[in-house]
Amino acid sequence: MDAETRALGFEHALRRAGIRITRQRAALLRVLASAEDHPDATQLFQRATEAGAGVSLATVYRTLSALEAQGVVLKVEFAGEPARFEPADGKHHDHMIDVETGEVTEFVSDRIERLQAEIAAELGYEIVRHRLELYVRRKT
Amino acid sequence: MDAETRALGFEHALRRAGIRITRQRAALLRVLASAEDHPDATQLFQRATEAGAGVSLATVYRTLSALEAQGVVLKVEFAGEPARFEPADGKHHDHMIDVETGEVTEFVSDRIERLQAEIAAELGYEIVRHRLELYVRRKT
DNA sequence: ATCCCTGCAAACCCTTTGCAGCGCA
DNA sequence: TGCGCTGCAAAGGGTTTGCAGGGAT
Repeated sequence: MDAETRALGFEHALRRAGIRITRQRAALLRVLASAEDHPDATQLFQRATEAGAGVSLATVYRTLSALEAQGVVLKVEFAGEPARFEPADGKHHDHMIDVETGEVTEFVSDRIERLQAEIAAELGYEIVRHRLELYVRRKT
Repeated sequence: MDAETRALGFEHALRRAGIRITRQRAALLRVLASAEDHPDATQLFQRATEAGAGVSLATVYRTLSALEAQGVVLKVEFAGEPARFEPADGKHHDHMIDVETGEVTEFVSDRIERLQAEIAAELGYEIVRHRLELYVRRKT
C-alpha cells in the first residue's frame, strides 16, 4: 500500500467517525502514512513542521489519539522511551529492538501466537491483546 | 522461600555492594519481600508507611533502583500504568494481566522462549531480554 | 452558522535530583 | 568520623487538558 492510499484511508476512518479533516490533520496523516520507521509524537511533530504543516504538538497527540481510537493507528510503547506509532493496516506483528542501534524489526510467529492462546486457555482466559518485544543484539 | 529469608537476601545483596542498611531500607525490604502481588512504588510507600517505617517516596524509589541494580528486584512495566516491582529470586516468567480485574498471573513457557530465540537467531540476533505480556479476559 | 478544532500554556503523572542535615559502618 | 543516606521540594520528561478564538462542514 502506498503512502497516499494509506493517508486517504486515515481520512476516511476519521470522517466516518464524524471527525473533521483540518489542514493540520491532513498534513499529519501524510507524515504518518509515509513513515517507514516507528516515529514517536515528537518526531511526527518535527516532520510535520518541516513539511510546513504549522501544527502544534498538542494537535499531534490529539490526532494520534483519534486515529488510535478508530483503530487505524497502533500505539507501541517500548521500555523506557516515549510511545511510538505505526499504521495499523497490514497484519499483526511483534517487535524486535536492537539494543545497540535502536533499530526496530517487525516479525510474526504463528506458533508463538498459538502457544499464547493455549496458555491463556489452560488458565481459563482468552487473550484480548498481547505485547511481545525482543530486545536483541547482533550475534557475533 | 519465606519473606524474612528473602528480606535477608536483599540486605545481603545491598551490603555486598557497599550499600548501607538503614532503618528505612530494612523496613522497605520487608514490605517488598512479603508482597504477594506486584506492587508499584506508591503502594510500597503506603505499606511501609502503615508499617510505621517513616519512609519518603523518594527513598522508596532510590532503594528500588539499588535493588534492581543488584539484580535482586525486577521492575515490570505494564502498559499504561506505573512500574511495578517483584523479587527476582525464582525462575524467569512472563505475565498475564486480567484486563477486567487487573489481577496478574505469572506463567512460563519454555516453548515460547525457545521460539523467540529461534526467531532472533534467524535474523542474526541473540536475545538480551524480552517482554511478553498477555492481556486477557476470563473466558465465558 | 454550527461545533469541532486549534495553539498556547498550564496541569498531570510518575520518577528523578539538588540540597543540607542525619546516622550507619 | 566519613560518607552514604534521608526528607523535602523542585525539576524533569512525556502526555493531557482548559480556554478562547478560528475554521471545516
